[in-house]
Amino acid sequence: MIPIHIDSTWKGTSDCRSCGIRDMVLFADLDEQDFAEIHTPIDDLAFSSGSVLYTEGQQAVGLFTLRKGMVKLVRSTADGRERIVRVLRVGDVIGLEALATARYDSEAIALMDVSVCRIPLGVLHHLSSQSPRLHKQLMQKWQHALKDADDWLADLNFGSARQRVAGLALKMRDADKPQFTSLFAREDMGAMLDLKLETVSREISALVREGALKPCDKQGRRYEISDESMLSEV
Amino acid sequence: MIPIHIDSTWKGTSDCRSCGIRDMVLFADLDEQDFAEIHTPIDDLAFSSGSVLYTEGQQAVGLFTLRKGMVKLVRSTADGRERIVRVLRVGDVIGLEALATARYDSEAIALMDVSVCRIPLGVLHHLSSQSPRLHKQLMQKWQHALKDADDWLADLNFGSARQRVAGLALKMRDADKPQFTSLFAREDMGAMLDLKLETVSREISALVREGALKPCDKQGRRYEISDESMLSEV
DNA sequence: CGAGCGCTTGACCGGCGTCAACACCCGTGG
DNA sequence: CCACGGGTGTTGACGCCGGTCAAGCGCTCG
Repeated sequence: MIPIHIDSTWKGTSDCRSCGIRDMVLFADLDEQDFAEIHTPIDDLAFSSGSVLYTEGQQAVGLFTLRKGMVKLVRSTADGRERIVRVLRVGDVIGLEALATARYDSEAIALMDVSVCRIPLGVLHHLSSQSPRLHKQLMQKWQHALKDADDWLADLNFGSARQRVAGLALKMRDADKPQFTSLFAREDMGAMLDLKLETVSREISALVREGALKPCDKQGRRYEISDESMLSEV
Repeated sequence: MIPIHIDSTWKGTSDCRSCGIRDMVLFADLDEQDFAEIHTPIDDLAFSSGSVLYTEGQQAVGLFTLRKGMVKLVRSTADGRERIVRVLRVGDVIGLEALATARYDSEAIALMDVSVCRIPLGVLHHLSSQSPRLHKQLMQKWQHALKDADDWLADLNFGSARQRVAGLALKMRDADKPQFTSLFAREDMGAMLDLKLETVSREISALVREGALKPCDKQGRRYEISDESMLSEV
């Protein structure tokens, strides 16, 4: 197993008004009056690949907005194996459930070097009662999280190994460069798709051999989608 | 395939103040002042087994609270098969996502005769800005729905056929009589667990043969759990 | 340059899917 | 009241996909 690092680095406090991805995030619609209601600083944090943002059941101080990188949400199953329920990408909120229970329902681990901003629970509780704009954004984020969860179940955990791997490759396409896609360590992919790592490896090799994917690096992380239709029909 | 009935019966309007399951539902914490803000009647509806509450993508007029019975949430997958993402039970909210988008993200079908009350979107939009008590309940419901979705993925769609069937039997235990559990048509169970109906049937038969379950009816719907530990370890 | 980790590939086997026959329940109609 | 038929659950035989075990390779980093 990979050793657990909990090394986060404080990178300063955020000025949300000038956030580069503000149109994607919780504070998208806030106005000056709303910002004036934020009395606690919002920290900008960095986590290195493999480090744990929080663990299952841990007391929560805030939730996170993912600014760079990807994060996996992990549940430990009854028989001790680890199951990845979904992976979050830039703009997603990490740990929404803390708003309701002040605890996290799963474990969040950085899949690469990530940067996040951490919004204290108090800020959100205060603002969501004051600002209908934030209130609406919160609904959107809840709805998106729930739909995402159902998508992972319906799209990626159904059908043959080939279908699952192809589905994951399609889901993980870059937002800006849709001909490229990011995959993960084979063991992680197995935990996402309920397959063994050898099976994942075999299916990827087959997709490359048949011309659906083309590897961009030597670690098996980045691929170019050379035949999209081959992936989507399977 | 089962023919689609859309026969709902109007059973009157609800007086939420005297609701029998009020402590489980959205309106749990409301006070007189809150109730006074409800200007649209809340309808009490009945759906017969197999009928559709709403379809995927349909324009929403409201969301539902399940008062009696069970409802399955169905997604149609890319290749046209139907996938059941979870089943909702008494006290659960059906169609929460409509609050954010005014559309439903999946199809909801009654697994037996059910009764629900339908709360218009307008009532909730109005109340959630007025009442911090409802606001808090809404958060709880969102969090519960998300956790439920993750649970279905992590607990029931992982591991051997035996583990999945045993897990479903445990999850579907009666709230009041925990030694009894409700199962479903074998094809539905297959769509929940990503198994073929023959495999489901075989595993249930095996669990009965080995003494973990005891059938209570002749249709294979109700079982008594005679050895809980046998189900939970597997 | 060597050690170690992760990815790939092969051989084999078992669990689950497939196809098919049969049993049982129940509603329908004679 | 019983005969019939369709729908659903069960069971069996068989084959294939994916799991298991194991060896080998290549990248990366010390």
